[in-house]
Amino acid sequence: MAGIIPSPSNFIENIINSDLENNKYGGRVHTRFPPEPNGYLHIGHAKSICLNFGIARKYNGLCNLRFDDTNPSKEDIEYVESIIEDVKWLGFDWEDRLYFASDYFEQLYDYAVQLIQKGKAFVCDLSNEEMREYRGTLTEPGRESPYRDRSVEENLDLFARMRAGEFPDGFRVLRAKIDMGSPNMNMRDPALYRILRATHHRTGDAWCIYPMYDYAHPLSDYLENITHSICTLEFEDHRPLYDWVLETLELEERPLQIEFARLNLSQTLMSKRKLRELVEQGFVDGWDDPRMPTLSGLRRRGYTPESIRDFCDRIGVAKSNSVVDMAQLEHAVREDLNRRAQRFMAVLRPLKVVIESYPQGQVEELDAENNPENPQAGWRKIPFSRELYIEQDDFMESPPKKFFRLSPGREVRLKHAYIIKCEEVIKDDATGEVLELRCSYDPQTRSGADTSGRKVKGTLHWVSAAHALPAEVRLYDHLLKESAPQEIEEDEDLPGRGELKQMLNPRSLEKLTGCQVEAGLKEAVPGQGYQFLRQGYFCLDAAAGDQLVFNRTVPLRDTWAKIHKPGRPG
RNA sequence: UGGGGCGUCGCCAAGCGGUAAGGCACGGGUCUUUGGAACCCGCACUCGAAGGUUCGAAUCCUUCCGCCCCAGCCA
Repeated sequence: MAGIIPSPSNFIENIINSDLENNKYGGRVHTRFPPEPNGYLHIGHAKSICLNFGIARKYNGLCNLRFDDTNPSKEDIEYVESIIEDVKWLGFDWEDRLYFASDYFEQLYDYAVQLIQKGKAFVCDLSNEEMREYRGTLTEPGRESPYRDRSVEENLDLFARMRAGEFPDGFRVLRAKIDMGSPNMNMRDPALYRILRATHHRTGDAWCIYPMYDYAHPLSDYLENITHSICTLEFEDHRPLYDWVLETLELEERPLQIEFARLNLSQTLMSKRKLRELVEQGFVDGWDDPRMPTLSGLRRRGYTPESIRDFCDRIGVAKSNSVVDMAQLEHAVREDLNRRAQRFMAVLRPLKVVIESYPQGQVEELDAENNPENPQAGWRKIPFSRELYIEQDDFMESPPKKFFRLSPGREVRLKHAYIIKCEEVIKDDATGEVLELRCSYDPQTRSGADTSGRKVKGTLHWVSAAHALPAEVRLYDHLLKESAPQEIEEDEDLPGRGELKQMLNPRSLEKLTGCQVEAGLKEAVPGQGYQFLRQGYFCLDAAAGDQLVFNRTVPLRDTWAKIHKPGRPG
């Protein structure tokens, strides 16, 4: 038996450990991630990807990427491509094991013939509606199809003619012969093959009959020598059928299906259907809108693969339905980006500051640390001059208690620069709006060369007016309002247009256009995370072309905002 | 009211008969030229409820309660 048995950390690994101890698969561990190419991958899929590939890695096994492409009417090559890109981006490698269920159509057909020969499958002429009636209900058993006792020869002939295209779509199906009285609806002679004329993205028009998931999946797993076939909870009822297919065909070393609870995240949606609705109704810009929980959306938002993997590790794997707090995901990116993101200064809502005691026309190059968490990141030069911009929020004319920032007569440190004092406030006479601040600076207080020994409570970020670059910054917030009932997530009943709309957070996107950012950001590249000092992590929007547009990945934790909640006095 | 699952801190989640891990969130503190980060402290006498078995139960048994899934020729 190969390898060490790692300490168990979830019920799936417990099962694998026990299989390993019993030498059940000769010490092999082989999993697969089996997406249907009918939509874009989201963070919920990431949980499954990390689980399957993670187990393979941990146990020195293998994990395949297999497309479950048995329904050509819903699937498309576009999705295949995006899924491949996303799994790669997440950091996983299936080597040469990229498979498609459609690769097995011929073998699947042969197995179906065997089932018929064993008297375990039959061609049924019941219509869709009739089949539903015959199926019975949750509390009443079903009735056997009048076609159930056709001879093997007749079934063989009919099935061959189904394949040959002799019958119209939906005219007949191949059914398993199991038990119409089973309390498990899935065992009431389920359909194995249906007639469907749709051009398949891989097999074209070679087939007009397509296998059902319940039939194709166990056999695909078997053909790939999968040992542990991990899927979500709703398939628990299907396991007896999964086993029936393999047992009835007398296949040995059968894979074991294990079910876990899919991921739900607070303040967002996870169903492909609802996400599609958001895209199609124009509530978001597309599948990769940075507010979407899709992997492409998270990528554009600035989430790193490392942070998503870490998140998936932290949330664990179990069988109880649960809703993970979005704060958990946000924590994971912050932790990753804090270590790696280069710091820059960027003023989102500029307020002009003139340092009156600073010489006209003088420009000083100051030293700024690129990342205090990583000395290797080095230092850079930033220009300081007489006219600067600071954040509007960093000045208050009548400050509340514990406001450590600038206000008339008060002093603050400008990060990497000097301590300044607010001498005068220039306002618009008509509106009272603060237009500009007149300040003085203390030359003795230059960062790294402070001989004044003075201490101030606040440190502000700033940017030199003449040197800064204009930019657009997009601030994102949760897709759904705090109050949104996440529970109705998977409800198949289409909520009225208004209902979905009501759940949306109207402030999920705020575009700031007059921002002034540090000149070094001109070199920003897509896919790289940056910290804008005191504000959060941002990344260049790759879709914005030549414009300098930054997406906020996640804000920094903000204790001031917490104690100064709106609606609370000072 | 048939079948299959699940119920451990506000949110995740370990625990597998020997006396409740960890993370997030939250609260307090230290430090700080990011109100960031880091660090320290606090945060379930109790495991859906009630009985029972046992020297001993979140873990075993019984009953009850709550929630999720299943009646596609979707996956």
